[in-house]
Amino acid sequence: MAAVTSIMRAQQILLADLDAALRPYGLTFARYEALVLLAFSRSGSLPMRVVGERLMVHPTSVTNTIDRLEKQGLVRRRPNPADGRGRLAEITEAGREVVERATADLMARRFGMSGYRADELGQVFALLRGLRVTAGDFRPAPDSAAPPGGAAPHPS
Amino acid sequence: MAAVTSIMRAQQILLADLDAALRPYGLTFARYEALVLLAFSRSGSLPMRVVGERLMVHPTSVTNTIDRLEKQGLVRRRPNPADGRGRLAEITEAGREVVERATADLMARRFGMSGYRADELGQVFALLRGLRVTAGDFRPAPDSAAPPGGAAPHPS
DNA sequence: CATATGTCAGTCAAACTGACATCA
DNA sequence: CTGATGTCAGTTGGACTGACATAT
Repeated sequence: MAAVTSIMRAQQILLADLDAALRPYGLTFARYEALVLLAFSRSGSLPMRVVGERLMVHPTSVTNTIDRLEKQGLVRRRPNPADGRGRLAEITEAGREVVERATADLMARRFGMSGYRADELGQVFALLRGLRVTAGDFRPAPDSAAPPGGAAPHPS
Repeated sequence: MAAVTSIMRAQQILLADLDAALRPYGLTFARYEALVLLAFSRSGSLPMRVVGERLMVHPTSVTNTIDRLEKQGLVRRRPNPADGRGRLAEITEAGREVVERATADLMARRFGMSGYRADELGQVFALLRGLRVTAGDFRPAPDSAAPPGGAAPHPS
């Protein structure tokens, strides 16, 4: 139970710290994560569904998050040319500027973990990895470029 | 950043698991924690202020949590005989029964950490302790039995 | 046809701010 | 008097359910 309390409390401490740091940019950590995801994608845009998968959040939460970012002018929605049902969330130039400045700020304060050495950060990740694996976190996304029975290299 | 993501995600996974386990008892993890705190107190009751301190939550959140527990009949409020401003939150017999059953259930599923050995749980606690210390988590509560300038042993 | 995608309406539990009555 | 305690009203951001239009 102490370990569980530690995780709960650590998250609470970190989230408060990060949200406070992001407030000047008009962002919460949840919105910041979405923005980073889009900024690092090849085209600067991803289908809503993919955003939800990567961030491990409910489809309606994606709609809500992208709604807010869109009202702030940091993201825009476009139809998905590859799927008439879907839409793409695309980061705007303003979005790129904000996420760049916010990231510099967060990195300067080491994402709230300034008391930790690199090896300790590695230990945190390694220790919690088991929990995340059980929850399905590191499963590769179903690859639309590798259809069933397709030519995936060395499928084991 | 990976360590931060791990903590955020681990908390999300654990909370979903614990809340699901507690749903049959009509409890959330936040309310369960408050109930456990009262159940383990000497008199089965604590001032609202103390509940907030121990659970590290805002006074209005304590009011809200105790409100819900009171409506469920698991807690009742009494005036604090030692302080006319304050009120005590006291666990009821129904509250003790529920918390006992819920705890047995949670222990059976090892509070969502069933994939972990005892030493790993200790490592999680030890690793996250630094973050919590910085946030002030392990400061002893101001002791009303040791007034300022009093006979505290070896005050530094 | 069944299934997938995204949105909408609405609910829910929690965290918060500001104001306030009450009492130490 | 100041300061502590707890509540209230209201806001916010996020997670959710169920229903739905639309398209694969």
